[in-house]
Amino acid sequence: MVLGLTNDRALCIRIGTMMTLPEQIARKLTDALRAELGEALPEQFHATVTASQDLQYGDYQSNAAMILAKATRRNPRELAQATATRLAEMSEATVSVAGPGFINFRIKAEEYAARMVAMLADARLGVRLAEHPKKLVIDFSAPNVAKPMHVGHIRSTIIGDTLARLARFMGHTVVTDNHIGDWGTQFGMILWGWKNLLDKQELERDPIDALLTTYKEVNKRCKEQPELLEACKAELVRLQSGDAENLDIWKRCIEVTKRGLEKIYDKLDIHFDYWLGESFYNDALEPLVNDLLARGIARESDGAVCVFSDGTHAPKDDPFLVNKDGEWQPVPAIIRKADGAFLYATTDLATLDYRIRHFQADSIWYVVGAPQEKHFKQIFDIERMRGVTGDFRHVAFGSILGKDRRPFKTRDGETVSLQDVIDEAIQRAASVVENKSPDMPAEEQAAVAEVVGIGAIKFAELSQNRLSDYIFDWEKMLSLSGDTAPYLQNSYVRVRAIERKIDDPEFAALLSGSSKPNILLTEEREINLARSLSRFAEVVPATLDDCRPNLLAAYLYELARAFHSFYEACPVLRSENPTRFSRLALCELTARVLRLGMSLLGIRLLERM
RNA sequence: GGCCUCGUAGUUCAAUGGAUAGAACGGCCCUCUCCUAAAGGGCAAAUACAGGUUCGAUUCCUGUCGGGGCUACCA
Repeated sequence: MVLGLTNDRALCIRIGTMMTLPEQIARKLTDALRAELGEALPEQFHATVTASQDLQYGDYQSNAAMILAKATRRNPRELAQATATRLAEMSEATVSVAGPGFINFRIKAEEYAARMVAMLADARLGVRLAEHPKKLVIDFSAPNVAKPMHVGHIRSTIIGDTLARLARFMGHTVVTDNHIGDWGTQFGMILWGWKNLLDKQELERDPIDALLTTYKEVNKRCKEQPELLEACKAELVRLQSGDAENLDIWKRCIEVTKRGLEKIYDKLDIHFDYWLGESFYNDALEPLVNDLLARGIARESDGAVCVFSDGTHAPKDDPFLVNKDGEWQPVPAIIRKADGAFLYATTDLATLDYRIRHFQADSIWYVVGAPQEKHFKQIFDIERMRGVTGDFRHVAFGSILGKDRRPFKTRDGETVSLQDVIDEAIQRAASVVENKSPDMPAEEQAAVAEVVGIGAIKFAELSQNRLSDYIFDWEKMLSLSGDTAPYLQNSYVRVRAIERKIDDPEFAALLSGSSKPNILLTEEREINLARSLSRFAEVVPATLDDCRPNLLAAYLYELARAFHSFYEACPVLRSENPTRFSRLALCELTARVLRLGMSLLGIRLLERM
């Protein structure tokens, strides 16, 4: 039996479908439970095995005995013990029972060593492709035209990019789409400002800034002069009815904005397959509304066209109902205003249609702030009424708050621009580089500062639970010590420093995969590092399943800690074979996991820093 | 008012219903004739409150208090 499984594993390794440790253990545990309980075990029962939080109990644990105790009328500890006895000859772990009935598994060093060998031969480092590949559209970032991105855009932009990278790596077909706000009511003001206020020289010099200044000025004046607001609305109407001059200005605004945005996206190493903004769907809106009317999904109310509840959900879960003073009142999704104009909801429905039809998407994920939860519930529910199904997700995230726990603004009430955050991050990193690596050529120092600074911003964002609100803090977002990107980048740098010093044909053979390494793990910190490395295969799929980049970020930090700790206690170059070779292999695997893991987070690594 | 969401060390954040609640920053001690000290090894320090379900609750349920969001013609 044990032999059979070993061969099984060898085969799996060869074809790149190695089971993760918890999967492998769970399968054996379930078999043992079936042998122990016979028919008393529910047919579909499958034991779950999780990584232990506290290593004193072992590497992995299962609570299966406690779960089954009641239904099978067994004492949980006794059931755990009997099951553990059946597992006593398990090849990969030693089994023990503790507490109220936990079954604990301590993975043997030889098992970890075998996994290290397999990982070295696997470009995917043990991560299997998704079983059911999706056609996935991810909608993220989505800034507005003529307004620069501010810190508020950080979350959607960085989280969305990471999800796209993860999904591609898992084998899904991914389309990234920047759904820019290029048709909103703000264009009335921008058009009026362009014609009456805009400084054309300033426009040449810094177009985005010129547009923003103009927009703000018009906005201010409108609040004081209601008649100006009417003039702006008139400009908008002329644009929407196809006025050539206004269309021309509108196009130039988009062009200028895009160019400015692309500079920032380039710096962040974030790119989109498409930029299909709101305006792209203009022609689809009227037919869409007519179709919904014809099918009885929408109807007129107070002159507007609305979608109301169809009564499928309980009132409490119905996105089209709200309770006011004990009564359930309708809150329809308005898809055409009384004045005939279309809205956000209309565009989003048209966008969803297009993505399904044109991109053949079966999955569409929107990385948009939590306040829009109700909007997306309504949109997805309207799709349900139309008979359209799919994996539609609102990947929500919390707000960025100021120290007063209110939406973040600077002292003078301005939002902080994303460009300023990036510049500040690079500048801070530059002064650290200068300090720590004074001998490095200035050019390289600048390059390091950029990678470190931008990495710090991304990692600060990605290491938090996306649903939590967080308090914006320059110190924290741009911190370069502790649980931060440079900590991880430094562990990679340390590996590279070691590898540069090696001139060993045997090691070269290992890197090229032409030799079969002999890995021997004895020191606690070696085993600890190997444990972390082997967990990569478990963490990556889980990160994408829950759309929670912080799981991967936390894992990589844990790996870097294990490496730094190993590095301090286990000399590599000064040790003798086979230890030396094993340690080199661990170093190389650490580098590979960091390289792949960080690339999934969109964070670059350095050869030296 | 109703619905959603959050409340964890001094501070900022973690924790598929699991065991002694993890980190980081800040504070206090150690470690560079040794592969990059952007590092390592220690110490002190927290689940808003009250009930309930459970073998076991930061996690699930109920209530209280406090923050934020949403609640028909903005996006």
